[in-house]
Amino acid sequence: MDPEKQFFPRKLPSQERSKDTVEAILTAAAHIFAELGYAASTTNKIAVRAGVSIGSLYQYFPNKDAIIVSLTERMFREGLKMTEAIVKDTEKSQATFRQKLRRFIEGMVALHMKNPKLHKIITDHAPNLHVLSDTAWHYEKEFSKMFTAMVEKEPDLRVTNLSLSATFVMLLTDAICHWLIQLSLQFPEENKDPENLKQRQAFLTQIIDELEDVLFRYLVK
Amino acid sequence: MDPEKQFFPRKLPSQERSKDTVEAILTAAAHIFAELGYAASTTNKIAVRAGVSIGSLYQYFPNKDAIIVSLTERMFREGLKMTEAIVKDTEKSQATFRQKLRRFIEGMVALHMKNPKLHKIITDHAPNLHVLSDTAWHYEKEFSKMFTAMVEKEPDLRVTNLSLSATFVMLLTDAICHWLIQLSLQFPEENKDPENLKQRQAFLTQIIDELEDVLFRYLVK
DNA sequence: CTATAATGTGAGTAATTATTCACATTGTCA
DNA sequence: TGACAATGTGAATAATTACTCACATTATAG
Repeated sequence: MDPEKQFFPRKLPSQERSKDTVEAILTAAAHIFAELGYAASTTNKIAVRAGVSIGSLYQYFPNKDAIIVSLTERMFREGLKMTEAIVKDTEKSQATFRQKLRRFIEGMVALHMKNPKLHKIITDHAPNLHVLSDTAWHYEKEFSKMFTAMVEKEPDLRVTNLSLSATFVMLLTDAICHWLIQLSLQFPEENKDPENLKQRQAFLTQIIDELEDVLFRYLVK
Repeated sequence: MDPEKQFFPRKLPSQERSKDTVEAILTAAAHIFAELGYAASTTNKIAVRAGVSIGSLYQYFPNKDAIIVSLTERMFREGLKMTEAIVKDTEKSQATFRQKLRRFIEGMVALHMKNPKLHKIITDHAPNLHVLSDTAWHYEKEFSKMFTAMVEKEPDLRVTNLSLSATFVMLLTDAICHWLIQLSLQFPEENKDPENLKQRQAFLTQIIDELEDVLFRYLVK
């Protein structure tokens, strides 16, 4: 088989019911991956969870990798949409640069926290999936564009290589988000004790404050 | 089997030849993991590469995870040693804070670049290996101590929560290092063209400069 | 209505891999 | 030196998992 093809869907669904099938497979895969991790997830388990026969799964996906590639592309698209929304939103408002930055960070954290387990599995595996490098490259470029648009008119800007700065901001924000995910998985919300929840929120705010400091002082004079 | 035990060596080697065996297994595993990735590496391949029978391997390691756990602990120890050396070294010298910081970053980058592929595999898998959380926690604490020692007497210090700052510095530095690793694997040195090497070095310097900026402005007034 | 294309099924097969265990070799120590 | 412990061996087995294919069902177009 063409080694490049092995990571992509075998055929695209045309009828409604087959679209449902593919959707069910992806949804089930997201759950199974999040529950069991990538290694322990099997195509058979995914098919069972999706309420679909294993044969159907192989009609659309040649293997497990192709499934996580689809999920990853989907995640990239969602991330881009959300970033776009945040940047558009801050553009319209009369927010200060610091406030814009704050909203941006909060949006990123929220995006990462949406489905921490799956997000973690995907970001762990994406770099190993060579076929995704184009997608990732495209995503980074788009992100860089939006970030530049948000930042370039700022009068007190200190950094000059905005493309590099965009990369740094993304990398640093990602790192903190992944650390937060790691913590949230290590210490899951075991109860709904309001005191506990308050503490968690306070901690999260502290971390976001700190990151805001890092980025703000990095970017402006 | 006690589920906690399954990640640790079954027995420790006492005679010289068995120490050699364990050493050969770990060395071979490091190579195999780096060449094939974790998923594609098998205990049999590791045993063959080590020039040791598969039975011997299972005398000391109950499974593949136990091997990567050993390698990870080893990497943690090396990292700690190197950090210690750097901090000790900067303490003696009359370097400015910025110079100390610079040496620290350069040391970290060098540490990560030592065996990029293996390093990447280990840092990808370590978070999934729950048994390592104690080791990681211990490492973080030690790192934090050393960082605090290096930083606390600085008169212009801006940050006050030094423990949190230490975590941030480690996370941010790690993030940039992992990105550099990713790049170095994506664009391997295909030739020894001195022009090419010069460009790579210049790029690396640019990144280190940028990270130095980020951390310096974060830490001091 | 009917021919045919699209989709769905899941038992069965092939391939891979982890792991054991009965036995061989080597070291240690009294 | 001999007895016992430590270590080494690898064919054989067990378990897992990916993936196929012959056939059934459902949709669609003419």
